[in-house]
Amino acid sequence: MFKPVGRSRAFERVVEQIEQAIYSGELKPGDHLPSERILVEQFEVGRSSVREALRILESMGLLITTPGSPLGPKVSASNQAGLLRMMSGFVQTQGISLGALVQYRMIAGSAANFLASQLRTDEHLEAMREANEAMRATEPGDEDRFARLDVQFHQAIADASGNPFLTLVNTVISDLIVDLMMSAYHQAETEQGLWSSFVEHHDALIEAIADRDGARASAIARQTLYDFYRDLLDAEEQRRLELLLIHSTPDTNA
Amino acid sequence: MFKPVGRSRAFERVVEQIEQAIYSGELKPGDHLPSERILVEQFEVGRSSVREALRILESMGLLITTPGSPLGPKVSASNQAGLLRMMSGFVQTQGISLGALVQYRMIAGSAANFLASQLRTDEHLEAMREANEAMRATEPGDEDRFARLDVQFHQAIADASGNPFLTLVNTVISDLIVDLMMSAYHQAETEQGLWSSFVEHHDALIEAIADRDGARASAIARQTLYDFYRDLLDAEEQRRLELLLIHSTPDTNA
DNA sequence: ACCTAGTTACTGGTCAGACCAGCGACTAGC
DNA sequence: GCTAGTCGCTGGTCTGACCAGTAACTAGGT
Repeated sequence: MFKPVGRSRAFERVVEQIEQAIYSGELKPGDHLPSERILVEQFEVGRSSVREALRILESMGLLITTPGSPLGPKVSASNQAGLLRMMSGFVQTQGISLGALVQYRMIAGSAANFLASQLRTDEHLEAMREANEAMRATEPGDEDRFARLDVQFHQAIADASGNPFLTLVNTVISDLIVDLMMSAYHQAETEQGLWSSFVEHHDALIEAIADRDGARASAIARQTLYDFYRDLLDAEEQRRLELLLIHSTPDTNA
Repeated sequence: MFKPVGRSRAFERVVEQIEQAIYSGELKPGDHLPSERILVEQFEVGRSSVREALRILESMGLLITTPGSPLGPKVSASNQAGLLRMMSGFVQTQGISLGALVQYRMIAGSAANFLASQLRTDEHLEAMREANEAMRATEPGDEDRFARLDVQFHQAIADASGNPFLTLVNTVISDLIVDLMMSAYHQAETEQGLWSSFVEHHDALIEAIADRDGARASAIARQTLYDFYRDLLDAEEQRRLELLLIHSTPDTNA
């Protein structure tokens, strides 16, 4: 009949109000909150409560605090970093394997490619081509630039897919994978042959998307990921990825 | 050459150490941290720093603090709640639509069903049947029980899929969707006809999984979700979902 | 008039100390 | 042996203080 009312702590009520102000759009990214001491007056709580609230919001990626600045805490544009951090924690505590993550990325990536192939405009296509050409022209050794352009390329596809949530998850997952195998990835990245293979895969993908060939576009995502990671996985995990290679490619079944 | 060293704050170093202890398994779920005052001595920082650190870890779902208890903060078993909260924030700030979420769920759900159909054991199958039969036997009005069993059913499928990450994301997404349309969902849940339609869909799904018919299992997920949500979406969003209905169902193409 | 250098009033980060309410174990009284 | 009160802890909160920065303002020199 009655629900338990559960003691609420002062800082929780502060978090709630600020959170609400951000989610409702009352506070937009780039805006600044008043300084801690002023918030103390407005909320009528002690400074420690305000600070604990700000720490929580900061750890969620909603705020950025810069010591010394007279502007106060800034509302962040994106809380992706916080999300990544929590996901990363989850992956570690739950002992989620690289294989599971790669498998997941095959699923989400192929869906993104499929949707992109169906919903793309010429502008999207142009953005993909542009990023890929820039990658091709990147001089050896400039890993930073290459990686940045790669992100840009995948961002273009994500945009074309029309599903921002898919974009988000794909970004987070690929970061997670990098986290999980930092060293191996770094070694690979410096290899020259890999760069051109990246660019070539992108070429094929762009072509499939240009042709609005959804089956081919999604198959490329799965196959590329499989080829790239298979050597890092044991036989059982490989088998699980292979299940997805056959799956959902109508025309290869013909 | 040199990387910027970036000022670190006391509470951040505290968070880092405790986080590490948890991720490394040194602290297992259910364990208790020393009390705040003792942590103050061990870390050699002020109590506010320790408290801010604990607040962050708590908001990440890694700790649970219970006032008054002489045991100290408890290490939590699962931080799913924190994850859900952050995702929920993301969905709201980015203005992600219901259509995008449903589309995503169609993707992830169909993949889960497909994998489950390929990797299931008889035990998995039995767990699904058991949950579904219990749902069928639930007396009208007991929404709580029905909802709980539904979760259990989907959990069984998730287990069979063999991908814990897929499980996690599916859970979070379905919670997100519920969040986003609390009222509409609640109305629907009370309707009697819907209950039996749930059970029937599950019947069909179990059958497909039992037959190891991946295409049918994944198609059921997409079709069910589409049927359930289509009326809540506008024409453009519906069209985007329909793209997925055709996609990746080899045998319906025959 | 302009530019530079120092001052100043803020910011967040940290600490110490105090008080409260609540939980749990121990203890004195029935 | 059981109950009821006490006591020592817990986390939650507030206050007041100090520090190291930042940035704007101001006084000096040109």
